[in-house]
Amino acid sequence: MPRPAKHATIPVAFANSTTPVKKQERAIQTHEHLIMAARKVFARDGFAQARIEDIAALAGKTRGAFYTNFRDKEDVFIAIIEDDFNRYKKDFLRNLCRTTSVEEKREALAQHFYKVICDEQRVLLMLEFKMYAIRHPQKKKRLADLHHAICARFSEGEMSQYLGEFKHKTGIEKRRETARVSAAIDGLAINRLFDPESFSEERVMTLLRSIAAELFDC
Amino acid sequence: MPRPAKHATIPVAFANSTTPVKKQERAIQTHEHLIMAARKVFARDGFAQARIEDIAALAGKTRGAFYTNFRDKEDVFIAIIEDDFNRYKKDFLRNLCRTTSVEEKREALAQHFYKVICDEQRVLLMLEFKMYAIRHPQKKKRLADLHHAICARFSEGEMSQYLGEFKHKTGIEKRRETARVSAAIDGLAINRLFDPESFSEERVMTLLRSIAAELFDC
Amino acid sequence: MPRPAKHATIPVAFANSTTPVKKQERAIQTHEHLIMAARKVFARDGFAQARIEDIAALAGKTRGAFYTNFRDKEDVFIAIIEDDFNRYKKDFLRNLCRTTSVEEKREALAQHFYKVICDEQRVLLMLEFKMYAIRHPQKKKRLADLHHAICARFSEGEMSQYLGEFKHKTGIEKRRETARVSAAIDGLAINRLFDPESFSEERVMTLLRSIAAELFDC
Amino acid sequence: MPRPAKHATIPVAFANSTTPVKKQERAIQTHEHLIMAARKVFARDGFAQARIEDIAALAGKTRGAFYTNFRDKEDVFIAIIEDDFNRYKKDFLRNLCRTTSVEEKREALAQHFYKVICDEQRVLLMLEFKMYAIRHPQKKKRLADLHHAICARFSEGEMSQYLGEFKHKTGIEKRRETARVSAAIDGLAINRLFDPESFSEERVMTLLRSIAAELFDC
DNA sequence: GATGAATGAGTGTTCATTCAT
DNA sequence: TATGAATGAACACTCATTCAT
Repeated sequence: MPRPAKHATIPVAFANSTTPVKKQERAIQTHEHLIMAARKVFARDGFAQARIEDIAALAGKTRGAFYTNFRDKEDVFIAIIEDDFNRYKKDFLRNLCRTTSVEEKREALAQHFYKVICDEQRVLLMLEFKMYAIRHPQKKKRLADLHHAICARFSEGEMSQYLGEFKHKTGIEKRRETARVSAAIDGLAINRLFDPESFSEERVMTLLRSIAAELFDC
Repeated sequence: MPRPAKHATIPVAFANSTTPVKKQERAIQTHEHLIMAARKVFARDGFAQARIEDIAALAGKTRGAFYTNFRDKEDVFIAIIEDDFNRYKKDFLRNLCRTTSVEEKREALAQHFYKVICDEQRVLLMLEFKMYAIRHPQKKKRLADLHHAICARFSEGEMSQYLGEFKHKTGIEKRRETARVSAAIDGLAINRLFDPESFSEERVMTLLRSIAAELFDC
Repeated sequence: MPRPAKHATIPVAFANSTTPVKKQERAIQTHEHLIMAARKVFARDGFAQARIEDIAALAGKTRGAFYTNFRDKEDVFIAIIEDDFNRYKKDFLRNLCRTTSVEEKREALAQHFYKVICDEQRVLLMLEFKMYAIRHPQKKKRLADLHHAICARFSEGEMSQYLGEFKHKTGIEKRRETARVSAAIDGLAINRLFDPESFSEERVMTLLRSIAAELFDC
Repeated sequence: MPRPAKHATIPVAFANSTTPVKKQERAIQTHEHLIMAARKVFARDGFAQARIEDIAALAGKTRGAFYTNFRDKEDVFIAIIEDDFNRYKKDFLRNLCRTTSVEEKREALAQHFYKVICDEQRVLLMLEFKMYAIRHPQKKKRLADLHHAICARFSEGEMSQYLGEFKHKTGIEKRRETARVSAAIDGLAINRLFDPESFSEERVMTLLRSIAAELFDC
């Protein structure tokens, strides 16, 4: 016995809103706290094992607050990945925008990758997301869009601008390289968690530099 | 997955059995069918989402048969990964044992990796396992042992024998290289499923050859 | 995150069944107890307010037993109405089959209706069902079939045989009369519960006799 | 429906109101819109399934407005039935007050009943109410009063005045006849919704005329 | 008076696991 | 060894109701 369905909405202040600001602010905070809590819980337990109650409790709220902010479990999950991806883009741009020479860019990129790899939550969430996407093909437009955005991040959009000679490649080449980098990063990230002893910081940086290098060379 | 627990047993024929051979055979078959079914279901749904009933049904049995053969969900899961790892070793040895030159070895290794990457079930199961191991550190000896065996597969044991010059490296170097190869393979495998268009057979083989090459060069 | 769906099955003994009889018997008993409990609870609380837990508890079982026997709440509900309708038919046939004269038939019919009206559970369940059917048009074949069977009970099927001169009417006339009788019975039944003081046994019987009479006169 | 509880209040203008008339008007409008919406939703979904949110939304308001106007779900529900009953009385009086002969009265009454039966919302609400009253005996004075008023509508109060010879009957006879008419009307109303094909306008009018006739004959 | 974020109890349903047969 | 009825804990999600603004 189901029911229609509302849409999860991020509370936004409107100029002509009759509701005072205080309330809005608290609502936004709640939303953020829930997202943060969800990140932690999803990373820790995996999507399927994560409990809404744990998420709510970690945010200092009740289950009801969760459902005021999100349609369902999948809704937050995707919201988190979208969030992460946006953060990824910002980080990337911040790290790369001031570089000029190829050497600088390569080093900045390697550093960027290193930070990505060392963010255990981000790593686990991204893998969880990829497994999820693989197992739920074209489930929904939102999922598909995010899927595409991740695959195309270096071929389309702003990030491409900062990759130096890379930008002269054809679209198909860029996408291929993006995928290769993804593969290298994901593999490193998960195996570093699986077998930490085999991945010293130095070794990881070496590998990342060579991965970054290939983005400019060919 | 709480509750006391018996021990998972592989059906064995008893002397006083009325129809010894038949019974044993059927029991072994049931066991195998269940393992095969479990592989499929775990790969398809993930560990947490997999239902015992689906596994049993896919094997043409009922839940009861499952619990006759395995202690619990985790038990089959690890059994499957152990199985897969054994199969991996066999495949590896079969593929490498007849090679002599470094070139041959490199090519054989690349081919071996290619087969590994293309076995979608194996890929998903191995990732599932690594995520599981990361999330359940030292949960049990059996898990830890398997964890170690996988990390050390090229440094200890038979496989090391067939890797040519690689075998002259120090233990720590071998383990590092093993981890690097794992990372490369895992990353390729999952991203190939996530974004198939970006990984043509040719491209994957190229990448695998260079991965294999590094095992011998340095 | 839903799931396929099993079908509620009434346990049936098969000749070649390997399962001993004892178990089957208990299963059938459980099923019956659940149905009986569900009747009581649905009649008492209404479909929407009825709790699966109450039904299970009243049958001396747990919720799990309920879901072993029925797909969901609606499943039992319809099963009960089907049951009731079958019982109605049996009662009707038992009450009418030995009558010969029109007077006998009329009296037997009035007595039959009286019993129907006085079965408070049956009354509340039938009203609940009609409201449900009205609110969920063509929801499912099973519901529609039952709906039709109830509307056509005197026009098609065995019952028509025992209604004397009534059987010479055209199909459309029979259906109309069936509907008129339903209306009279339902109205009497619910208002007798709503305002018991206004419906003495005598008065109800008088009304029922005149309702029954009209089935033969025109 | 637990919790302490305030009293449902019909919005009234206060002397010190800044924009007295407007505010009062809007408040009254809101109240009416909510009642109308509630009628629709209760009729559509039934009392138990009706959602406050749906009611509020249908009235173009939010849940808060609902609770400003009504104590709880049951409060609106009874308010609606009271409303309906008052409307019923008005309709009845309007339809009957100008009649003089018994024939006129009979025809007017049949017409009145016909309108009642054809108001699907009214029909479903009244049945819902009767089921509710049956299931919650003496729950509260308000419910009991309404219950009684409905049962006694032709025996006590204004309506009795217009029923010609009927008014000479004893109180107990009047109440009995009222109940009989209720039964006939309710039964017709619900079964017409359940099996519309069997109740043409003509047929329904014929039945209603004979029901009305009996109110005067005996 | 109205908003809507938040509460928290409630409940349908699922599913790993047990156990009598 | 295998069955499948039954258990019972777990959980996602709903919704009446409250309350600060």
